[in-house]
Amino acid sequence: MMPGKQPRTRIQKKNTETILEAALEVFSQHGFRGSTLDQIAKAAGLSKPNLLYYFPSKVAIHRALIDELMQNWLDPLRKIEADGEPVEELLAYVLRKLEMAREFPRESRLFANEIVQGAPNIMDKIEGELKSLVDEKARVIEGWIASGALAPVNPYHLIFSIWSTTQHYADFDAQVRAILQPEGDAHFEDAAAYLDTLFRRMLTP
Amino acid sequence: MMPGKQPRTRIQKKNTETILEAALEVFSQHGFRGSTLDQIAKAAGLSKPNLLYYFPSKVAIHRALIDELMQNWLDPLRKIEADGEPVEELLAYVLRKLEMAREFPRESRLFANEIVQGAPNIMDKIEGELKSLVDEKARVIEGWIASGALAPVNPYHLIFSIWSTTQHYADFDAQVRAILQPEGDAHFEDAAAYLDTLFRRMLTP
DNA sequence: GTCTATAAGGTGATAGAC
DNA sequence: GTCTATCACCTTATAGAC
Repeated sequence: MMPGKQPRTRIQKKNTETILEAALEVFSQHGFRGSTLDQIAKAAGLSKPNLLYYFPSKVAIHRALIDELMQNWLDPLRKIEADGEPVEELLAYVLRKLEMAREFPRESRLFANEIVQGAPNIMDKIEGELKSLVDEKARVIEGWIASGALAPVNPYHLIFSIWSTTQHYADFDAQVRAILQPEGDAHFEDAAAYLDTLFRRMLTP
Repeated sequence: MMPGKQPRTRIQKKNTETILEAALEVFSQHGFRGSTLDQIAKAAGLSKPNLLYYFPSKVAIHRALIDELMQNWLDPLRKIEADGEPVEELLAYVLRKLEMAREFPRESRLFANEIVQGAPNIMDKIEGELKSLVDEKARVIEGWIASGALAPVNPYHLIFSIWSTTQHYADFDAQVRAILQPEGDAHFEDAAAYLDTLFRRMLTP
């Protein structure tokens, strides 16, 4: 009777997922304001009122998507282990982020759309969860530097540069492809090699 | 009688500029679809019909803004001199781009909004002007590498990484400030130092 | 659970007075 | 050149039949 929170039947679960998949496609391409329920309904193969049977409002669909995204978005950063080999831990993080940009470009653009516009819906999560995690990992990095296993570097700007260089291949995909012209996804291999070199030279003591 | 192309009087020129300034503020924050003429009119201190006296339509305002932006956007890249000292030329380019992110964050976000959404209005300029310029500078960089003055590096991905790391401080400003908390613009100094080190280590043979 | 019909409000653009 | 008034359309959301 009132789905949206916890779908009961198989059909409800399936439709909820179909809607979120369609909404991801639309929101990531046009932003929140630029997307309409008509577009999402059409992409989901449902009628507009039926859409609103599963979610109470447009903003509820967007919120569900953002919540789901924030769950997974920080995983690669969480995986950095304080007792690993510093340079390799960070290079593995770079590769994981690049892999996410290739596998989940729509999620990356959904996030980018949100931040570029001032993060109106996720500022609490950024100031809370995200900042805490970054602070924690920054201390790990500082520890590595103190031990001499890592070249001295501002940990926050290091993390920013890892985010920006990797997410660039998802968020600015249209520009990247226009400049590299014919190649399909082949440039991801080159990007991986380039970023490995870039950060290896930066981080090796 | 028909401004928008070439304003004749001083008042027309001033109003046109006021409108573009207001439109930059609004479009860069909300994207094209998310912005309304009401918002722009209010920000410009004009009535909506008066706005449409100076520009024939909403899209015309946006186009004027984008055209103006593309004029200046490529300047820092153009300034790279083939007969300069390679590493210093490129590091100066990094600094110029970072300076632009600090001075013109709204322009950067206007551009980012456009690209993230697939560059619907500027794909021709990206495939034309921008690509040509990047190809040209890529050849310059390859020449430097061949001469041994620069470490071997993929010139295209080098340029992408310079764009992404510098523009990040404008486009993802909300996130950067949330994570670095109290500091105002102070982090730009740290960013400049960090990026100088990052690219110096990458590029020095 | 899903549809048609429609309400209610916003939005781009125009007409016409001043 | 600038305003008030207004049109035509689009968009979110709801009501009610089936």
